[in-house]
Amino acid sequence: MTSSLVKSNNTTRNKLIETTGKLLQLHGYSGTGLNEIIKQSGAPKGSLYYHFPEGKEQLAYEAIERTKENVTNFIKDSLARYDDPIEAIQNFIYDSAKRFEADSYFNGVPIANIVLEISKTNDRLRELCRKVFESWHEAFADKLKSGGYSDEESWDLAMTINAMIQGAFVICLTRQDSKPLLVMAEQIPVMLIKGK
Amino acid sequence: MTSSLVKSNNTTRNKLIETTGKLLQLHGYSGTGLNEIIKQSGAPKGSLYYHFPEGKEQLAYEAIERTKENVTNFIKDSLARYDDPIEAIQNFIYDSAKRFEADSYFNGVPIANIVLEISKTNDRLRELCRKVFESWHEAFADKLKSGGYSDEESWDLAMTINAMIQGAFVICLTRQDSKPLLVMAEQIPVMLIKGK
DNA sequence: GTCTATACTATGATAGAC
DNA sequence: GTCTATCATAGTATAGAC
Repeated sequence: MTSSLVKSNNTTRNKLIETTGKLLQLHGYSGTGLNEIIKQSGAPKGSLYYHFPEGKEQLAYEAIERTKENVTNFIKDSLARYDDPIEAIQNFIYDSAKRFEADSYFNGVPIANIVLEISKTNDRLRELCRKVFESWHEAFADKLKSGGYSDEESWDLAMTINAMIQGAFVICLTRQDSKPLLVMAEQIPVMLIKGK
Repeated sequence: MTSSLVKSNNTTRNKLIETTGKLLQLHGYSGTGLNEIIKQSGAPKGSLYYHFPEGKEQLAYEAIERTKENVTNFIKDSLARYDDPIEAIQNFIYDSAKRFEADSYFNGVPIANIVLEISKTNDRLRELCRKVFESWHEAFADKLKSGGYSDEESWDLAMTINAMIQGAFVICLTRQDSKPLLVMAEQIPVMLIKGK
């Protein structure tokens, strides 16, 4: 819908979207105030409703779209580093664990934190979050297919992996360590062995 | 800390805790207002700060404690219905999927919705949520141990199952169907086969 | 594109009567 | 134990000047 990839880098609009994404990930939808977005983005105070006439919901919508692109690309790039799906996915989880420990960007779970809160009250955002999960799911499924798994196997296994990782992130955040992700990584070979 | 099991059934205090638990599950911490809690609980308007002098945080704290008891008991009861851990856990997930489809009580993911939002801003509540996950984890681990899995295997597998189920719930809520849980259930035997 | 000022509503919380 | 009235603050959103 928006041409965010064309020419909007480093603009006020762009900073607002990025800041909103980070704050949503940290504090959820209700917990993220427009005042705080303006403060932390350093954006001019008067420009928010100029760039986002529909207000908070539009801002959140575009922030979620941005997160979708970023995370999907991160997954695809990481998976591309190994031919074997088992190695690739295992390595992706180790990468994620490393990021969780080191990078404050990964403090907070991206989409889950939003969708859990708004799933019953905002269908437009919920539907967008559904597409985000679908996009991640597809990235895992494609990798599995390329490794020789059938379409159906790939769909089921990718769904499982997606759920495992997200659940692990929730528990990591709660415990404040990356152990759950490391445990998941070790389960991957058990799950992905062919010819049960 | 509180003697909620002794004599507080059907009192105003009790209704406030129950309503708060449901609303937290639906709308998160920031999204749940004290006014709405009072309205939906039908509790007398003036009694909130009498029963909960520390306000919203205390109310949330006790609601989380209540959820911990309820869900842990639900898990244990369900797992007790089959001797074999594989059957028991698989059946538990099918039960959860059925509840998800039918019972509005399971609309919303209990603890995850809170902890994702407050993990960086409220250590007291975060720590309590950690104990809740630990309690669920323990229920699964005990079942696995009773089926002959080693302590270490049981710990890892229970962690994985706990994460899978929670991730699946997040995706179920987003998609508004129980398919992800059904997929998880079918993965359980693959994961739990001994002698990899 | 950005500014200030402001409207309106909701929030969590407290005080004092009953 | 519960009531009403009220507080200060923060929330989203709008209008009009520049």
